[in-house]
Amino acid sequence: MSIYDSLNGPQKEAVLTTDGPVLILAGAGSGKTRVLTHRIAYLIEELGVRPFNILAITFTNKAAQEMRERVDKLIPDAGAEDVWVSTFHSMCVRILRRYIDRIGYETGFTIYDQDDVKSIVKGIMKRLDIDTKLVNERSVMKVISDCKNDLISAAEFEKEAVDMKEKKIASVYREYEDELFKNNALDFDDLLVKTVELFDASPKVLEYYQNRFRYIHVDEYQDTNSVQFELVSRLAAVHKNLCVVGDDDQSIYRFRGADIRNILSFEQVFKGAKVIKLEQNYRSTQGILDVANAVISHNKGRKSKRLWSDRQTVEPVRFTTFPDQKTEASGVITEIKRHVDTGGERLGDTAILYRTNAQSRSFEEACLLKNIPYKVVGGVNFYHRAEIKDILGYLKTIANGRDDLAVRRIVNMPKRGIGDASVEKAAVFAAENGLTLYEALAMAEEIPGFGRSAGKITGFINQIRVLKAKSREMGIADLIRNVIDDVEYESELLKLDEEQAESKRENLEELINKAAEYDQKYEESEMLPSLDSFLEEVALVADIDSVEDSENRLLLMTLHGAKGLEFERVYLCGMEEDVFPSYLSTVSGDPADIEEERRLAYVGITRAKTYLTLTAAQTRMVNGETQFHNVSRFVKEIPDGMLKVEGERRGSAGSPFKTSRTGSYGSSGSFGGSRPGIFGTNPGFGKDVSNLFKGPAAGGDFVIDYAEGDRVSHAMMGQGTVIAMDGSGPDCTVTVEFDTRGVKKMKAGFAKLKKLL
DNA sequence: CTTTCTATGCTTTTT
DNA sequence: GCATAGAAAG
Repeated sequence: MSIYDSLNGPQKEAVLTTDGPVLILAGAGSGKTRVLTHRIAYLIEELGVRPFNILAITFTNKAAQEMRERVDKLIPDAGAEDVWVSTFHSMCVRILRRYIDRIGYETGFTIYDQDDVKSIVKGIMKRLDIDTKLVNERSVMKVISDCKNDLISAAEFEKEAVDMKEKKIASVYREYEDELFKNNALDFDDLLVKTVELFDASPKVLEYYQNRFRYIHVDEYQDTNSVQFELVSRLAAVHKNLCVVGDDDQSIYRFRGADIRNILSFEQVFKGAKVIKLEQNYRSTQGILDVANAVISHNKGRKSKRLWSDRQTVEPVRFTTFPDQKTEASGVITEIKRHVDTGGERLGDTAILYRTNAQSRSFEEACLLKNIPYKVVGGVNFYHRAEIKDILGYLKTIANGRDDLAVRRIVNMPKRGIGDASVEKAAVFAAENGLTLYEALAMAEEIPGFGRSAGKITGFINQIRVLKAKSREMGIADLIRNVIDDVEYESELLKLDEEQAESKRENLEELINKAAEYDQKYEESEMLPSLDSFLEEVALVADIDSVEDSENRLLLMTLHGAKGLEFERVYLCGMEEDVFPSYLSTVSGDPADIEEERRLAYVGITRAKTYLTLTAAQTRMVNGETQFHNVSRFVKEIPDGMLKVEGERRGSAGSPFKTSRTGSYGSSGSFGGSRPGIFGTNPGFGKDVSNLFKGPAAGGDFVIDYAEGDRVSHAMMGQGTVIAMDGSGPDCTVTVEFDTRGVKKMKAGFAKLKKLL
């Protein structure tokens, strides 16, 4: 009896096919993690491959850790801890820390997070005098990030820039690259880009890793982007033992540059690739899978597959409507409480999933009201919270004063009377003399022109020096306590209202706990833990990484956060048009956006093992105004017999939710139709609907000012040329050949095309 | 230099 | 509805 006997046919084949490129199309819940762990075990145990010759790339640190543990359990004492299991990002950091000097950076580079990037971009736009009302920094950041994910350099982008706006963005991009290089800093995308650059610049380094990683595994392959593809192709070029696992139906990171073509064209790119499909689902009941299949079948261009399960349906999938988001939340929480109190269910086996983080709030409030312990995953990442970043800023400055952004952040936090003017003066001096900001501040006494600030700056520098000395004789947890005490951080908290201050104190306490855990790892070796490596670890953690299975709390998270997880009982909430699918995806006019939303729905549905409930609210507060929503098209795509509809009956006289079908979403025939309990598809009821109604008739002042052959621009798709127009008015079907996204057809009323002169 | 007031714009989704 | 940014006042 071997450990491989428990695998089904295709799973076994996937484990045993070790040489050459392999694509494992693994449907949701089909045991892909099992396959990967068994495959790695097989390589080590049966084929005698040395563990450090194996690479496995996962999507999150949590998944990496779990995989390592599971392999170790399968084959104890086989050295499984030497297998490289990590995310793309941490793998790249590891490589770059060793070799980035080959491309001109120092190996002690700092990693900038989104906030850092934002303040850099902001500074540059101010310097270049670019009006942020014309181009906001968020969209500039997006363009830069998109470029990097497609390996488009600043110079290349500049060459391609056509209009004023793009030229301006190009100049920001160029400045941005210069500044990061000058600061010896990399942003998140750079971690991947620079690794590719390194490989191209230094064949020796590439060769080393090619030889080292004889067997390469990539999980969640459907969500890889171009850089990641380039990275993987280079690494696998010699041994060609590349095993990728993914599911095109679960690709949900297109907005981040993920290219579904990576998985769809794998067989063409890697010649002779073996394709193995895993279609038996071991997670969900057949009833849940039927619903998942029904929804996802509305997407085009997918690899054909149909998940099945031999788990019998315990309870049909339910759909419940509520008057508003508050009753939705309390209704769901009450029901969960009942299942725990009288049904003997574990709270930790239930999850509430929603489209946007903002939706967590009403559920949190309901939990507090009913005394349900919960954990919100995501939202503002723990390490991105202001108070945490403040303390980390101190730690970075203590570790080395090289990170100017960190110094800027803390120099007047808490308030020390060192204002922007003084900091700018020091920054100019630093730039002129090739110093870091910290070094310049340390010389404040010798630089004329600081006036009264000089003494305050010296006070700050001395505080850092004292802490620096302390850092050499205590662990990180103690150091953090000292930072908080010495700089009197508490004085900042006292300015806030008690509730906020308390939550910040709790966060700081949690940071100390995390540091203490880290300290403990070093205790056995009787070494002081390195501040640098602590900061490094902290820079790359995702929120999901910190979820402990043992905690037994109700989990609240976005659909994106739920990827790769499973729960006995799942509530998929906010199933409303313009919430899910999101407003932006419905107005963009790009059908691919809706398809991505639908895949997200598929991911959500397939998280449930036994019980699944979909809920919707008829009205919801969005941006401070009450909006009326129709039931999500994804609910309507589920055939009548598969769904148990609950909640208030609509359609009674006087109700604004009369069942009335207007087919406002185009090809009306495909939408489920009216059935009791589902409010109609007519968007034109109640107040505040004017801004919800995106249909062609909105406003009545619709004008098309472009014609065939004209250059136009689209909010999401960029620029293109109109190649055909069919019909007139808002219903006119416009065919546009976009410069970067190919030919698309869209309704003029939806597309909001702008004519370019 | 800091605090307070007012305007604005904003929400997808995240390693 | 809230958080943030910038202006105005202290």
